[in-house]
Amino acid sequence: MVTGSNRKTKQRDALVSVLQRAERPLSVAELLEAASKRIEGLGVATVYRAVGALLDDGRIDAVEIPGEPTRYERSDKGHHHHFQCEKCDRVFDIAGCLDNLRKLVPPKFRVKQHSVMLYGVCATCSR
Amino acid sequence: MVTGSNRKTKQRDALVSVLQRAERPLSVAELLEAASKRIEGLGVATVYRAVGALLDDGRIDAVEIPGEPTRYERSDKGHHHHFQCEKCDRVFDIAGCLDNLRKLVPPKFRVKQHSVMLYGVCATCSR
DNA sequence: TTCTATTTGATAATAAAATATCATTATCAA
DNA sequence: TTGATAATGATATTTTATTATCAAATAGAA
Repeated sequence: MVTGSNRKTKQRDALVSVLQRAERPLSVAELLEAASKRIEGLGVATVYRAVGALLDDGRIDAVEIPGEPTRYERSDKGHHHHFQCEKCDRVFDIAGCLDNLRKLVPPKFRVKQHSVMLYGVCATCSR
Repeated sequence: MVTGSNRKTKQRDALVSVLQRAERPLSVAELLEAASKRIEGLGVATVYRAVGALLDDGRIDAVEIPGEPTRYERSDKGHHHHFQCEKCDRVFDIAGCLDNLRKLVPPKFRVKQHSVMLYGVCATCSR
């Protein structure tokens, strides 16, 4: 597979920058909104393309939640999980993990990965 | 909201029975296949309708996994989580739970519910 | 048994995220 | 600066689960 030449563009720069600075996983809509503040007229297709390329490169990971648009986050954050606020719909990182998950599984079952999602109300929406 | 009279039909009986006996959450496709063995010519629409009614009545719960069709299971099984096999795609119940999940969350965040998904290879597909 | 409203099954329609298309614009090597 | 071609933006299309539609079949009260 021959990867395209990957030219440097202001829209890609902006999107990478937004993802780098983000303190939580962002959806395409959030990404579009944030990057649009710097790039006027930025289109959704461009966001999807940039996200696709970054996923391929392994620079970002997808955070998938049932019934929700996929969020994306830097892949260098290390193992962690997520919390979604039922008020503002934002997804937050949760540091740490319970490693004893494997103990829950019946014998002969091989666990390769897992995901933990917490739902509730975030600090901002609690006040 | 006035609930329709709810007549007794063989297709509903069959679907309820399949869900009662099921040892794991079933998708609409799995439900259709299983119940079709008893009801010839059973249609998907009927399965969706029965599932919708049972959800409304609180007799079954939805098990949602990103990128997967929803599965359904009896609601009387008590708190537990799920495991999906990457080979056969089937979803299994996992008894028990790690209650210390709340500890992971930053202060001011209120956790109302959570879900744990394990992914790997099931006992059958491991051999 | 009859009659009518409910249920069924086939299929069309919807919804929502993601992908494809294509004319226009912009990058960057020469 | 030029020119080939990759990237962009607007929009059409696809995908896949679910819901709506409607004629035909069925349940069940009278």
